[in-house]
Amino acid sequence: MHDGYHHGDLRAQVLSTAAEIIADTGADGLSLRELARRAGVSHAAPAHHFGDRRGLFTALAAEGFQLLADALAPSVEKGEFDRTAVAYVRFAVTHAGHYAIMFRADLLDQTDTLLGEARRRTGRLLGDGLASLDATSLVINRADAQRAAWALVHGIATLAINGALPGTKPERLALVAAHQLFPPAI
Amino acid sequence: MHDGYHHGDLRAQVLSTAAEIIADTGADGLSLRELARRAGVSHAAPAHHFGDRRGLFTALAAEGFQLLADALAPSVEKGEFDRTAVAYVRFAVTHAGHYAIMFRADLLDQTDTLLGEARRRTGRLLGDGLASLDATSLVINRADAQRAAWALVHGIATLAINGALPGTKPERLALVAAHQLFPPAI
DNA sequence: TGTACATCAGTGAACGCGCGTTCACTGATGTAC
DNA sequence: TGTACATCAGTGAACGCGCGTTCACTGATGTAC
Repeated sequence: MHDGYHHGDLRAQVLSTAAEIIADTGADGLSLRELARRAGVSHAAPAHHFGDRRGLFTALAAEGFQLLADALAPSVEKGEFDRTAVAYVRFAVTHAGHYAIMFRADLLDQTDTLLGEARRRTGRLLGDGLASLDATSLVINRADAQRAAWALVHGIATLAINGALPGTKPERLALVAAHQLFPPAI
Repeated sequence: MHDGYHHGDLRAQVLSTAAEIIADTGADGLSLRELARRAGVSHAAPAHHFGDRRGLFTALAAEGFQLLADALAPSVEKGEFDRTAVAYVRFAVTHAGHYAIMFRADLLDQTDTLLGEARRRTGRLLGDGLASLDATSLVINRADAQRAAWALVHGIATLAINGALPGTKPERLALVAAHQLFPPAI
């Protein structure tokens, strides 16, 4: 594959390097030239795979939604909300680069079909996970409960990524916070 | 004050314009030249007040922490956690520009005394607000409950700012979510 | 009341830099015949 | 088995742009005497 001229798997490497850079310096700190430099390739090479900056972000976000859906699926199928919360936070923390751009509408090509499909798959799983909640634990209506649940895991993830929760394992916090928000029926 | 040469209150105007731009385009989208352009002043003028980019962000963050503390104080004094949650989210949503940089350690001068003081004042208020929670409503330990509460309001605020909660008033969601997380004693 | 002078707040030209994108090109591979 | 040729994936030079910062300057104000 790798012959000194052709890279072999530049597309995959560019994606993973981009995720690293974004996790380190934020989406706005990513430059295509820096990316090419780290991949050991001329600065114009990535354009062959992604077109432009937006195309790169879109491909990365699509990959992110697929990975997130994969991470959520097992616990959602079992109807274990607390473990879904943990899986969500774990994904965000371990894929901070992906997570940072997945909800950045301004950076993504909204017409991309791969992105759309991956996003819908994730949305379906999150909906199913929340639908399995025991109604007796709800003090508020279901729609608000779903929004609150998402805000809680999103908040834990972003605070953890920003280093605002020192000395706390975000996954453990996700577990206990899920229990506080939706106490399991006794 | 304003004589055509001297601006009069450039410092205050630069701060409020910066908050606007950041709310629109994010902290990384802010350029000092754009800022000066909007203030109708030469691009080198702001440097007289803030030194450099970091100095500007630091001043803005200090102002943000003061405003946040002012917003939290009344309900904290009354020990009304749910209203503190509402006040927090209201501040973040209405001061999205400030909020976007207040926890961005990479952009701020950590040695600035004004910033330090304002931040400590806010921290004290948040601590007091959470300390007033009824222990009987807690399924988990107090430290985790505090982190969960912060994550919840932070999550609601950031999702709302990013337009991820269409058709939902973030302040109302903060109120009901606070009730779900910490059910008031009956 | 006048004047010298320090200080503050703004101007505008200049600098060097890294960026995204475009473009003609070249090297390697796969396929048709 | 060979050869022509299309296609894919990379190179490297060039472009124009906006940026942050520096610098010598100038206009307005406040203060000492």
